[in-house]
Amino acid sequence: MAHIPTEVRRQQFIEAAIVVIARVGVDGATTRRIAEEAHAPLATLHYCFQTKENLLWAIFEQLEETVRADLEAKVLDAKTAADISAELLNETIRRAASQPAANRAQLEIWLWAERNDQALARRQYDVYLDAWKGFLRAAEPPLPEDRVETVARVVLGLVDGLNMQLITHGDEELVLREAATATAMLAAYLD
Amino acid sequence: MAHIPTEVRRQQFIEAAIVVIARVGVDGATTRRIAEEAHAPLATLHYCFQTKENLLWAIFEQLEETVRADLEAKVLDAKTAADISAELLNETIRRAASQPAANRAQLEIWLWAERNDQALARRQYDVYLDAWKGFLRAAEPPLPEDRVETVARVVLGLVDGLNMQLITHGDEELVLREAATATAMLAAYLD
Amino acid sequence: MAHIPTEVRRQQFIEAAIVVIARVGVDGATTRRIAEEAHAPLATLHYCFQTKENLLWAIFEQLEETVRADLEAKVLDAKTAADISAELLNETIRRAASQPAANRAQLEIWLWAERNDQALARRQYDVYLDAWKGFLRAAEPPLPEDRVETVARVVLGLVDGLNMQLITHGDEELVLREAATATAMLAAYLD
Amino acid sequence: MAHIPTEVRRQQFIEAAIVVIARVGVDGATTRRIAEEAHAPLATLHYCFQTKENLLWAIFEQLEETVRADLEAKVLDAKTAADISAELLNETIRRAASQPAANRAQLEIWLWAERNDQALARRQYDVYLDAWKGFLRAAEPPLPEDRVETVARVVLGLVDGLNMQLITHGDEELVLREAATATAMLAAYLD
DNA sequence: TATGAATGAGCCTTCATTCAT
DNA sequence: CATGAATGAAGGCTCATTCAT
Repeated sequence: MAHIPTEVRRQQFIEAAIVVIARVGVDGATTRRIAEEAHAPLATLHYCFQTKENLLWAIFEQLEETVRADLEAKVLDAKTAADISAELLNETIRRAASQPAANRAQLEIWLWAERNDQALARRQYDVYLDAWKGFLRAAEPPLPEDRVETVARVVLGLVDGLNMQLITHGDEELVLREAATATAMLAAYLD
Repeated sequence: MAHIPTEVRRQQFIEAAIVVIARVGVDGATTRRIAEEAHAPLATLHYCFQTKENLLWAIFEQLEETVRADLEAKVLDAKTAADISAELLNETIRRAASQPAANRAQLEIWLWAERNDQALARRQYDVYLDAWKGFLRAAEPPLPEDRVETVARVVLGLVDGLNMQLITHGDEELVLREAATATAMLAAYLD
Repeated sequence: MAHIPTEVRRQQFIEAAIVVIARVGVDGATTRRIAEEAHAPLATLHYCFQTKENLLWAIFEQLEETVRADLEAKVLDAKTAADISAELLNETIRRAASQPAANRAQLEIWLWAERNDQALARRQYDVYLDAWKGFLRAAEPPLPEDRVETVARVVLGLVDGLNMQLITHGDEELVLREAATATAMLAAYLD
Repeated sequence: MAHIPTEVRRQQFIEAAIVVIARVGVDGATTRRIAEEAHAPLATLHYCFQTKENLLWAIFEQLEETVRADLEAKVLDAKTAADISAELLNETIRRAASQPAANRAQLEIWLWAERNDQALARRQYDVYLDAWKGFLRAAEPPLPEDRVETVARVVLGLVDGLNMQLITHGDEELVLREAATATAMLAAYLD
């Protein structure tokens, strides 16, 4: 067998697992199926992660990390809070649509995490929320702090809801149109 | 022992299954656990539903039916589209918060259905969407038809997203506050 | 419900069971399937026979009884032992070919009986053997008694073996041709 | 525990299964019982064969293979067709009598196979028939080809029929005596 | 280190049978 | 008498995990 660094192996399993989970859910994603998707022996999966739960948390963290990195790398040209919200909304939907497996897997795993370690699941939610709030605080003219929190939450809720519609219909255009409507609402409200 | 009409028995199993699914998910809800929760022998569950899948679809339909019945029974005093939207948003959140098990189970089952019969899952989504559109069409002054669709979708998305926050935090007050913010957005937009 | 005499009901179940057993074997013939084939409620089957075992023995006896009745009703024109054997051989094959379900069910049930009550299974075998010997004893010129037994056994073995070929191939013509060959052997031997 | 090559393990299960099937039939031979007879955990059986059906076909093939190997290894001293038939008949009966479990299991499995894949069951029958015909063709003086087929079939039928008597009575001597009678018939016929 | 082999626990389902009406 | 309802026992199979090499 070609020697493959463990870290690379882990990554392969994570990616395979995301694909499988998107297809058959967290519980349907048996270690066998994941190993098969990764073209690796079953025992190797346990050699790398010990337990399925470990693998799931690794996926959970990786998905979170990826989104966070994306968010942090983002430089917004937009200035008003409405523009910022609009840009975040649109980009998030586009991102989700371009990576359907990861998108769906994230929902499945979030639900699983919510059942197995509620605190961690909330923490993940807060990571996004905090990033969102950070962007809104950079708005010009500035948004009063007491509105930053609530606007961020509503926008995040909107993202999740539209994402579910994306999962259901897979129709990116339709959802982007709704995002535009939502954006208009935000603009009307924030002005 | 006690002879009970099959229909009653079925209902008992459905209710037990909702509780179990809310706790451990669709796959974690084994027929054994469901039967135990229903204080009934395992074989009786299969006597009533034959397969676990049948039971799940029965739950799926029942949850849909319940929501639909509630919607149809609703008489709105509100007149403007913004008022209507606000009322629907608030009541839906309140409803979800007052029946956390059913609320969560519905999300789990929806995800399961989405994997097992996409068409049916979409149909369910459309049932809600249609009801929503029906309410909006009764608005005074009337909402242009081309906006009914998109507003309904955005509001529905908002409901789903806020519902996820409700599931995550279980904090009804918080979510209702966000619903109020969302309502204000709608009002600003629709005026 | 139309009142049906128990004896008639029993007969319906027996006939249904023969059909089902021929199709799926003794163990595959569940009481449910048999009841369904008989267009009767499952509980009625147990009302008539108490247990599945009882039903099987009833079938066993009925099949034996039918064959015995046929044998007893038979009047042979043939005179020599060879002619008698030939006639018995041919008629038995024809009979088996004309009632494939009963024929096959009899083999299945014989095997089952052989496992569950060897003595009874042997007794059945002896019933046929005795009938066969009776016919051979009527031969003219008479067959020495010490050859009656062995000829009867060989012919009976021949019947069983050819019957298995009939079950395998379902080709009556082919098997009848072999029966003719076997008949020629007997004739050559007995002369 | 002890690491054993899978092929060896498979063989152990096959042998255990033959014993169990001979005792309780194909359907009575549950995977649990077979595993117990093989002194192995149930899961190991499924690790080796995946399904019970696979195991049954493996047994089917193995029994066929064993018989075929025996037949192919056979060197007949006999010269006339009658002698050849006699030798085959006797040896087959002796073989069956010396391995009662395998003999009975083969009948049970043949019946099962006949229900589950008729074509395969027939093929097995033909394997024996062809071997038989091969031997008869080596007879000296040669048997006309048109009689090879029919004689082979009749002898094979005789074998099956006598085998059933062996299963019923377990009396090897008795059956061998009948084989002798049958042999005499063949001799009388073929001369 | 990697991985084929092995397994205890548990899942869904079905069966013959009995109960209650 | 007749039957829908109910069930303990068991069956085939799969799973995450561990063992042995």
